[in-house]
Amino acid sequence: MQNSMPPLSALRAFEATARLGSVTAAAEELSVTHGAVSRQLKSLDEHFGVALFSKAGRGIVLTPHGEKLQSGLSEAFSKLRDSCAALKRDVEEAPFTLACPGSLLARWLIPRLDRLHRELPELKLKVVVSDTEQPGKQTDASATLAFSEPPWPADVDVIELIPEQICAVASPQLAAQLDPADPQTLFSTQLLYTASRPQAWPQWASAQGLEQAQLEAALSEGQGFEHLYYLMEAAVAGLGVAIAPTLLVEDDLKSGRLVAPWGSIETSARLCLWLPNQTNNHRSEPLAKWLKSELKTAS
Amino acid sequence: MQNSMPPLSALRAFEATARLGSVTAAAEELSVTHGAVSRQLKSLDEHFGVALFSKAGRGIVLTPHGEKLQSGLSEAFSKLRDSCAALKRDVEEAPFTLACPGSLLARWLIPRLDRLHRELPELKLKVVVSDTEQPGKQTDASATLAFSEPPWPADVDVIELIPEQICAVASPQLAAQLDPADPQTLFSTQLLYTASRPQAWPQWASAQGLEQAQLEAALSEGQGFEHLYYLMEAAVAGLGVAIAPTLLVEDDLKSGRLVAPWGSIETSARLCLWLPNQTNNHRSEPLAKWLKSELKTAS
DNA sequence: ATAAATGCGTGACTCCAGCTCACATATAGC
DNA sequence: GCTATATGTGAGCTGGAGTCACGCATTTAT
Repeated sequence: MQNSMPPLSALRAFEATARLGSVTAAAEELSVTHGAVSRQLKSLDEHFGVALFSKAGRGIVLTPHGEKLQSGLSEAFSKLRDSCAALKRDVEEAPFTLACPGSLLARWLIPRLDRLHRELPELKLKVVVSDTEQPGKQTDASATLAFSEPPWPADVDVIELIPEQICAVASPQLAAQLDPADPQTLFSTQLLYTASRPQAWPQWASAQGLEQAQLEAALSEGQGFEHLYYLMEAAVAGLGVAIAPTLLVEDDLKSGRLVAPWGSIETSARLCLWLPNQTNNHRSEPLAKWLKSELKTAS
Repeated sequence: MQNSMPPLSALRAFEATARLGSVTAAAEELSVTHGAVSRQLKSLDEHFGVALFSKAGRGIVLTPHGEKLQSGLSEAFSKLRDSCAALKRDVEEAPFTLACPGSLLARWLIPRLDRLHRELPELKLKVVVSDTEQPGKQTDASATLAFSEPPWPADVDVIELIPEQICAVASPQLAAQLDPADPQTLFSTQLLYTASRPQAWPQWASAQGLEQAQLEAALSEGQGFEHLYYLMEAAVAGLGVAIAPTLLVEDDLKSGRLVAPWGSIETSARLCLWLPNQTNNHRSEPLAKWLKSELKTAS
């Protein structure tokens, strides 16, 4: 039974040729040369031990045997195509769920969400707040957007978007008391930070050439917040100098609610798109591309 | 539409795996290793951008998407298999028509036809008298059995079975007047021959070292017959010495109706099986094999 | 008639999809 | 614990399937 099945590619070539009535046309449909199709047809003839086409003028026509085969195959192949198309449609019409930390969601993604929807409508994007520290483990999300540091686990796809930059920000009033040329003046204020990024201040300080001991002393008198939202409000209120990803405070810097006296520094972390399963790449690729271009124009 | 079709072999691997519920079992059915199937499944996952199987214990189960695809594919593939099987059955159940010259048919094939039918029943052999001089041109025959000389046209398959042998035969009474050691004594009798093989006597005479001029003189006084049947009857009746393929007079030699005083000589012709179309080889191959073995045991 | 265009078949060559092999990993049963 | 079963995967090899170029047959245009 099984050994009686000819190569499937030959059957496909036959079906296309029979349907179109031309080797050349079938070759075009299958994106190969007519020679390739011709060989496939010959191999089918040999497999079945009977001619399926005969020459007619400069073209070909089906023999009775060929017609019989065609009538069955065309049905089978159209069912095959339908099944694949149906699955593909199902997959593509399902919403693409992007998980994202609340701070990134609120301060960067949501302002761009409308344009994203308009420019990639076929994604049917839904966004959710990521509920775990491990970006790859979010099983109900198609992808996760997050800042994270290499190395990444081998069993997930991680697309690097841009390096993370962080900056120290303060209200304009407070900044007026600080020296843009001397980061040291920072220590005259209270240090503000989020609990989720304890390494931010040390990284910044080390990049600015500040003493580690002095920083630690200042940090112990500093103030931590649960969420970036509160941190920003505290900074705006002039409670002290906050450390935050530059990407998330750009709007505040532009509007003048906050200033960053000493500029930004780059960290070893990256803004990444995590793809938990190795699959649905063609849906995530346009998203990754969009994110990259969006991040490029913004900077 | 077309570019959305995944590789057919991957679909077949998926269908088998889904049907059997096991990669290993599918691999066995497809006569490949489980690794090969595993890769095909992975490529399908990537094509559709969705997992079609998920791990369950040490085996696998279909995901909802996988089940959906399977339900369509199993139908399509069974239709495909049915179509191919139906065609194959049609071809194999059609009678195999063997064309053959009347003399060969009557004096060699027919006596063996009963055994041939019994030993190759699936051939459903029919025999017809060939109606053309060109063995390959018999369009209504699946194959033609005939003596013929190389070279053969390039567009037909010709299977050589055995070299042709010819011999000069006479009735025992007439042969008593001839000298087995001296072919020359032949010329004391009338030469008998068939119109279809004018070159037989010259070939035989040349092999026996007889003079060409003497032969031609004798031939001009000889007697030609339309068919081998009449030639044989003339020889049996003692009208003269006939020249004929050894294969076709073996029974007469064995029974003593005729004798061949000077033995047989080999000619450049061959008993051949002509296959007009390059197809149905698997049906003609057993026949060719049978013919060869039959010819070997007979000699 | 002659020339050009169209369509199919095929020899020679190339290349990569798909296979095997071997090993890794994970689960089930003892 | 150990063993058997089942799937995943890196490395490497091979033959099937493709391309190219040409030949042949037929149709259409000049």
